[in-house]
Amino acid sequence: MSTVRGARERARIEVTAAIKDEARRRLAAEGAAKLSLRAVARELGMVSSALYRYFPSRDDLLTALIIDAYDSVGAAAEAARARTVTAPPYDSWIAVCRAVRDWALAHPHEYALIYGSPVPGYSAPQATVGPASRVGNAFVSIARAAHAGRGLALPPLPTALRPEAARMTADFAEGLPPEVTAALVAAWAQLTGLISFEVFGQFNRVVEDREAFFAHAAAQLAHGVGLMPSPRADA
Amino acid sequence: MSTVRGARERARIEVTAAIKDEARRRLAAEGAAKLSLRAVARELGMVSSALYRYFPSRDDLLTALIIDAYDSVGAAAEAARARTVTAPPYDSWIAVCRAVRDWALAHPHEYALIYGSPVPGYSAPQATVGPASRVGNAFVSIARAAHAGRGLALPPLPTALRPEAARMTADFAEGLPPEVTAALVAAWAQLTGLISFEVFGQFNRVVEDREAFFAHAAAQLAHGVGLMPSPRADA
DNA sequence: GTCTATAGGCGGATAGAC
DNA sequence: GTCTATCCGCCTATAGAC
Repeated sequence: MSTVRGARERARIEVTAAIKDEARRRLAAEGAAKLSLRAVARELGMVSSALYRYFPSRDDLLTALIIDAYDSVGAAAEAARARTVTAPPYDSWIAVCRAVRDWALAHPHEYALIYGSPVPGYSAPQATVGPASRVGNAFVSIARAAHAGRGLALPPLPTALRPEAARMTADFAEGLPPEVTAALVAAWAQLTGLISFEVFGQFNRVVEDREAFFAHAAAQLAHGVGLMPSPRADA
Repeated sequence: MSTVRGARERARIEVTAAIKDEARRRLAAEGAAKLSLRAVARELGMVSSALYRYFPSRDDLLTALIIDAYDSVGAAAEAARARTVTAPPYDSWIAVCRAVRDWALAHPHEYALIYGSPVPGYSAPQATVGPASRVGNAFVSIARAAHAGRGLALPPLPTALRPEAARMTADFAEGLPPEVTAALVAAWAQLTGLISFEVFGQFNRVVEDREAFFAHAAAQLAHGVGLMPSPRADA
């Protein structure tokens, strides 16, 4: 009997995965706003009502896709960070930036789902906030390492931003200098600006050599958080 | 008879404006992907087939909204630039950044339409590229003024980016040093990253004092393109 | 320019049989 | 868990009368 239940659970997991895979294809074809359980079911050769046994509503399916996307880009960022823990923080920074960009270019529709326009009428539940913070935490990890090493030299904050920077530091970057926390959050937002322009087509007829451009921009972002390249870098 | 035609043309212009206004309300409620001529017609007390006399298809209506949005944010940026042509370039930079942000916060759905995820199945026609470049041109104007004045001191570009930066300069920033052109494009993408995080809700539970944070980030962006604040600035 | 009517689709969600 | 059947809504687009 435990075998039976085991088989049932395995089947459920497989069908759930198949539904999400097909839903990701629908996401690419029609966008998140038009994601429909019916279309997924049709493509899968099922009947729409059967899907309600796996996802109680369209929004629950969307939530699952959003969490998967955050976990996917988060894992890519964490892997890049892990590969470079012993490298100079500057190199680790560049590696994580590239990992996020590479993930976005490989999964443009999932990127749009989490960093593009919000889906009208959908409000993300609490369950997404953990996965959503993984990429940011990778950057915090780099800043901590740099701070523990030769340090991060950044100009003092304007007085107006000091209380807010202190609060942010206490909330998710305990131990970092507040000006580093503020610079980190800004750099993270700016990085997605660069990636969004590339993924969403805003660079069409503007930037052709995206590789060279991104490399330079990521280096500038590193500079903005106080990270300096190793001496033997390209001029 | 010219009076009759004049009256007809006036009526046509008024109805067209009413359709676009209602469409913008639908955009806010349902998003661009679900914008429908029928819903607009219903809300206006018309019948859907009547709208086809004004916009031959749903995509043509969308194109009109996109062009209006680019023109609207472009006009806001140009006005901020015009107000500050005689001010130090650094101050003008901050003013234009704020103008774009203020516009985005006042028109979040139009902002999403032009800088958010692309609408699946829709491809923007050539007619949008002129209006789309107005904001960028305001930034180029500031850089030109600074370059003509005490200059913009930026480190040399990595060799890999030099040909691309030269091409970009020739295409839309003739006369600027190539490293300034590259920095300008990057800053523009990064600015929309900051604004998107705020408008799209990515700063929820992360950044509370958005005003102070944006002021600091815009100043950092100015620094990134080589603009320095006037001596009497806040530390 | 606006109307009715129509063709030929799409969707979410549920009830009840098997 | 999957099926059929069903309710009730939505959409683009066109034809043809007025």
